[in-house]
Amino acid sequence: MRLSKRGEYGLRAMIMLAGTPEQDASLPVVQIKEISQREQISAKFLEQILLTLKNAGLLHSKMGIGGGYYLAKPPGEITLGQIFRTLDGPVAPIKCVSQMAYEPCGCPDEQTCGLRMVMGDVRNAIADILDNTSLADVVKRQEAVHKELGR
Amino acid sequence: MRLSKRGEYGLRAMIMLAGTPEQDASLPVVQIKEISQREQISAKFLEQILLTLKNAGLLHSKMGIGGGYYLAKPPGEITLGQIFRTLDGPVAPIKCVSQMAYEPCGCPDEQTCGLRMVMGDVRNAIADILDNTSLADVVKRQEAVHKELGR
DNA sequence: CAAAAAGTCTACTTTTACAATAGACTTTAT
DNA sequence: ATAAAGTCTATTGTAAAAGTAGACTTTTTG
Repeated sequence: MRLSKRGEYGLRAMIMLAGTPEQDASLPVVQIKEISQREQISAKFLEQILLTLKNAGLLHSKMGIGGGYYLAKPPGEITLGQIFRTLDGPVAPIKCVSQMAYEPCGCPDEQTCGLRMVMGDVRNAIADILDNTSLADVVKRQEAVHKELGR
Repeated sequence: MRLSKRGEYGLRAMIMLAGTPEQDASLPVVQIKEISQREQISAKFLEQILLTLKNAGLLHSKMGIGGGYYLAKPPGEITLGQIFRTLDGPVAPIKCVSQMAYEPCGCPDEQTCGLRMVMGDVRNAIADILDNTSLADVVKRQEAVHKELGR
């Protein structure tokens, strides 16, 4: 039940972008290199990840000098579920309960398969969290902890 | 976020054992071969899985003619969480929120890491389901569906 | 006691998915 | 024109998962 490194790095990068304040009233454009340094991620690997996210429409980018990445939408409109699915695929622990990519698993009778019922619950519980948490929610929560710690 | 085949097969086998009625007032001892046929699982692979479950104290076995496997405890006292962890390891999607096998992940500051907070929630949601669902619960639910379908 | 029917144990092989690296290419600002 | 950024695709390395093999032990029963 593991989040892949791609997923981990991508989510961290997106959260970082969401938490980066706008510079002098313009978009907060951040370079791969900076993200990779701040988050301790191989720049080359991160490159791929951000590209995937861009092609999925979650990031925009600007080429050339002064370029970099920025969120395609306000942080409140990007959910962790979107990011996760883009990088790691379906949330479901087993294909036969996947909304995105259903496939029968090998059980004798799907309709009465107890494992399937439970894994359906698990899928829903995970999707509930991921699809109802936006980048803005995450940043808010981080800021709350910062305040609590008096920083 | 995938359940492995080991996990899937092991859980299915345990559910099957829990749902097998006792024969003439004695324990329902079932052979590997029968489980593998009923559940469509390679007998050799299943062998390993059941052995692991046995060594974890969740199954007992009887060697020789008329032998086989049976649950080490009543179905109400075995949770899916125990089975899952035995076969697939920690429930947590990321090591830094694991109760079983904590390890720092690479984020700059764990205490204020937004991803960690959310993944902690995910871990808890999954563990909540798996640790509070016993084999007896699963069997009950299967029977309810059977009744619903009029079989 | 011998043979057959079960589980036990460990090692090996194959396959697949993940993680990471490399390098040539495109776009944009100055 | 050049340098600084992102783009794209191919390749490699590695580890975990899935599956296979085979020799061994225990138990029953004829």
